[in-house]
Amino acid sequence: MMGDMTSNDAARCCPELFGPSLSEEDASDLATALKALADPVRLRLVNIIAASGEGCACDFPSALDRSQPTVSHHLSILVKAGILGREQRGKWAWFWVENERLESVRAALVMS
Amino acid sequence: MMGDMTSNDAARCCPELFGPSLSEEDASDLATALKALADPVRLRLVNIIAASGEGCACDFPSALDRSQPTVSHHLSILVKAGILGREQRGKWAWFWVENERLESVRAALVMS
DNA sequence: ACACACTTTCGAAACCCTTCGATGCTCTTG
DNA sequence: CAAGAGCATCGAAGGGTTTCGAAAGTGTGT
Repeated sequence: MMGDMTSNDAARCCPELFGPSLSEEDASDLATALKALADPVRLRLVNIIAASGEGCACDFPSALDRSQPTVSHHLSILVKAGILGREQRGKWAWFWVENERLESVRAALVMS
Repeated sequence: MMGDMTSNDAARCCPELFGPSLSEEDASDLATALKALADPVRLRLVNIIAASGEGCACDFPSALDRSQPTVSHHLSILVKAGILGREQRGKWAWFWVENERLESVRAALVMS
């Protein structure tokens, strides 16, 4: 089976290998948050909501040109990821940006 | 079919709607960059490379516990997204983090 | 030039994601 | 309390992603 290429040969190309600071688990957590943001519709949702401070779900389908179930799906992903907060005000559902969470994602992106 | 919910009723829940500042196109661009980062394997790749300044492809399969073709695939996604730079040094391929690009992604995340 | 080592590309399987219509739930209003 | 508006969930279609083994470049050294 071709003798694995990553073995500890005497002739390694690199002197040694850095101490990894991002565990597989931490990487998964950060990836989840980034994945929630890595969609055009969800980015515009966050942007629209951030621009007004708050946003009512009733306005998003027309603003994003997506069906109501689709918007609801994206909103739930952002809420589950902790990026948006949600509150039911009578008949309507209101959303806001959880700035702390967004800030922590930005901070995690500084690795150098 | 339930009469569309997003129509311009007299009884809107929101006074008016904010001027959107993130176009559909800009959102797509940013989403592409975020999507490149939104994967645990790719995040760890970037982290490992950032920690040493540079990294040789030969060391990643064992460090990430992924097959060599899989690592190559992820590397190419990061390079195409502009997040990693690549140079062939003789037999080996070396990679580094394009800090400017990473910084621009971070900056784009500030919307509030 | 030939053999070898490193890396990418190809082909395929399993899985996840976006999107919508239809349906169900919850809260307000008459 | 009944009717209706706002929103979430379900089920399904279509497309994309992650992953690997196998095979095809690409560069080094003998």
